[in-house]
Amino acid sequence: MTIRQKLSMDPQAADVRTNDLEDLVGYNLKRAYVILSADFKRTLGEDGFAPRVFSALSLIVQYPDITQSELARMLGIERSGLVAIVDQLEQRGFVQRNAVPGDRRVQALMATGDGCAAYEQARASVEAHEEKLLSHMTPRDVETLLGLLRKIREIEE
Amino acid sequence: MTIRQKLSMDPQAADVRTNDLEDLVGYNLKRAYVILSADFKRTLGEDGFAPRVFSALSLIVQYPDITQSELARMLGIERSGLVAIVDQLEQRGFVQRNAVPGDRRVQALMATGDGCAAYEQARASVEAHEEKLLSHMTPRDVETLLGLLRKIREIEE
DNA sequence: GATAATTGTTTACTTGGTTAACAGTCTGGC
DNA sequence: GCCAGACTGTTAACCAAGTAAACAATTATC
Repeated sequence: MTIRQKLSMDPQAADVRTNDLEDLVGYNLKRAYVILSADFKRTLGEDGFAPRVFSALSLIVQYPDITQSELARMLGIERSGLVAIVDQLEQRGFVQRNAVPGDRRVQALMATGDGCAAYEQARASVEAHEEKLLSHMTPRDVETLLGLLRKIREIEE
Repeated sequence: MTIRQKLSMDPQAADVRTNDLEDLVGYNLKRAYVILSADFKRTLGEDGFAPRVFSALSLIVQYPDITQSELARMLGIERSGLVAIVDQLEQRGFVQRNAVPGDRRVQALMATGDGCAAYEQARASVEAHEEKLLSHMTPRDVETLLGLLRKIREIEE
């Protein structure tokens, strides 16, 4: 078998989906996430929110006066990593840091009116992006997928 | 409602799984992937392969003489990003770059005997890590999940 | 033969995280 | 009341994993 014949086991061919990696959940999660994430960024555009910023704003809107520690825990990231995100949202006028009576270490995060409006708009865009991107799947499939992903996430608790 | 009463809508409470983010596929994919990835790294340990290196070795073993461009395409990454990965595998004696007769630009990647052995060991570890991590899910659930993730990945083609 | 495309590499850069350390603050046990 | 330990948000440094651009060499196409 020459080198050219070996390459005729063309890794780009249709049954490329039979290698070991195709049976690994982690690998497939990563590849699927890359697709969703790239389209998210494309949809929201340059001036829009990065996924992690959108997530943070989402929770700040839904949990008024959430603290940074709580938010970091909910998002599954380190507190230090949240600083730049909150700075960004604060600088854009979407979030304010408020002192908390009774505990001078803590700041409560509150979305501004502009922040809520921006969030609603972004949320609609994000939902539309997912709906369109996944339109080749049935709503039932999407629900099943979410359920299974949540099942994985039970490990977090 | 005081600030303390607001915070009694405890974001850490059991029904935290009802916010907007919980219905987004992208967000859940990311969170699930972080879990799988962290456990992968824990399982293979410091001297083991990072997920992306494991993935590359996997395909090199299964597609002997694959070129770097083909490999990059299959993994969904840029050619330049693959150089460091292949360098690492080559340096550890797991992979060799071979000239291809007839096309002097191309190098065919071939796993060495050591590389194949290391891969088989790692593959077994990876499979065991997933089996254990996902043991709270039925095999059918895992199969369904893989199917749905593959459905998402159809977008890639 | 000229031009466009491809290959693998190098370099610079970006993004999204983690870690460690810190000052300030709070908590709980003695 | 005191104090050690824990917590808060921040800063700076670092890391991993990727992308983009440029390039020399090579191949493909007209």
